[in-house]
Amino acid sequence: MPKQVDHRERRESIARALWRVVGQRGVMHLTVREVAREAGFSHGHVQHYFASREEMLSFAMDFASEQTAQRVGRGLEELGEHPHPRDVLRLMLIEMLPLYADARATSRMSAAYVLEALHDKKIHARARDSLAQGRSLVEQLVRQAIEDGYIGPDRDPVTETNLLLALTGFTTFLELDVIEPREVLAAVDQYLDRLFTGDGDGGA
Amino acid sequence: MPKQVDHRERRESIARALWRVVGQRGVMHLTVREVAREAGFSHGHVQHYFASREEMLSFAMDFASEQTAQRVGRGLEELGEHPHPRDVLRLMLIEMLPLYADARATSRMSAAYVLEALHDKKIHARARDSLAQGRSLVEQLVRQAIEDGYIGPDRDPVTETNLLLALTGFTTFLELDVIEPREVLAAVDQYLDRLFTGDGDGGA
DNA sequence: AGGGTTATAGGCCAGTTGTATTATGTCAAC
DNA sequence: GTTGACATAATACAACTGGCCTATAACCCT
Repeated sequence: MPKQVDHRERRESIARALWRVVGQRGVMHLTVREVAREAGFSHGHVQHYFASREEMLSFAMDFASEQTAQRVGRGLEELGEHPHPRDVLRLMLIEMLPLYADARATSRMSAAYVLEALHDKKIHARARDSLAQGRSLVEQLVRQAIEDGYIGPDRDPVTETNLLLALTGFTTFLELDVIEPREVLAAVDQYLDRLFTGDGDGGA
Repeated sequence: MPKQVDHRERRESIARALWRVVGQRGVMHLTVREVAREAGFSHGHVQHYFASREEMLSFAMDFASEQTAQRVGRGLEELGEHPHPRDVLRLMLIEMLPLYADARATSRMSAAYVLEALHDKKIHARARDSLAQGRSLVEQLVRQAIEDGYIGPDRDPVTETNLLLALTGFTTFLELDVIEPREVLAAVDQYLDRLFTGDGDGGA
């Protein structure tokens, strides 16, 4: 079974083209032909890699979540072996916000994802699972940080997790140029400063 | 010039149908015909009230912002003459979140609005202005609250305003059923509790 | 009562959509 | 070199799109 082309790679390049279309032309112009044009293929070619438009969409959405996770993963490696939980949370938040090209592309795709999830049960389930998983990761991090004395013991881990994630709400303001990236970073840092009052190794 | 039908009202009813289509069928199925069907009119009829699909969209979007503002306005009246700034901010935040039917409809329309703004300059400008105006309103409120001693004088009004608005990021988590309305309210209240440390009339 | 205006519905069109099908090119194994 | 699987492109097609135009009905004003 000779494979001259890496299917996965080809699908990813089509997915990236799809992101570009979403960001530059809008969800309404998200057609197979438009994506093919953006990717530089014939539309028949795209069909060879995706059985249907729906499948193409699904893949592009999942790929966006995946890429965001990977960016966070790479960032974590740079933080070294025992990173401060504050830095970990900061990294996660910043990678989820549309602050630079890569993050902007996946962020926009995520926004479209959520909008589609409103009426599509399958997409809703997948988006929900993905987001819930991310949320529980953050909650675990917060719990550990409390236990380790980085965060005050009076803080409720569930509420603090939710508040942290809510900060992704900066997305809208960034996209519409209402709040500058500089201000967003200042706000996030300010918030984290207030959350992390302890200096770790609490009481031990 | 005899008008047998209230044009404004008819346009609003079409706009509401459009909201329903966005929420129930998705942005991709947002067609003149689909909106007409949802509203119970012929597509020719819709064209009689909107010169183009674009105009219909614009109206529906503006109408959504308008309705949100009106809900806030009505809520403010219920708060009486000299409401606590904490209650005012709480009201604004809650009316912007998809916590109940009306707010959900306008919130979804807003989400579509932002997504469209990414590639449409006109929409971007209008959405930006609308959001910036809301933001400056909140900032004014925060500044006054600091001056009046409701909020600690060590807080930066710009950053605090931005953080407050970022809490609209709960939208995504609510829509995907990752965080319960109860938890969102708890988080918002917790946040406001921490913001409003003073008891007003500070030092006067 | 009649003339003019609007409300409403429906049909038409050229263009676009997603999908299915077909044709041609390309490579590996026998 | 022939065969078969795959890559790529092109075309065909029914459904649907937004915009335009027309027909009928309802209504207001004089």
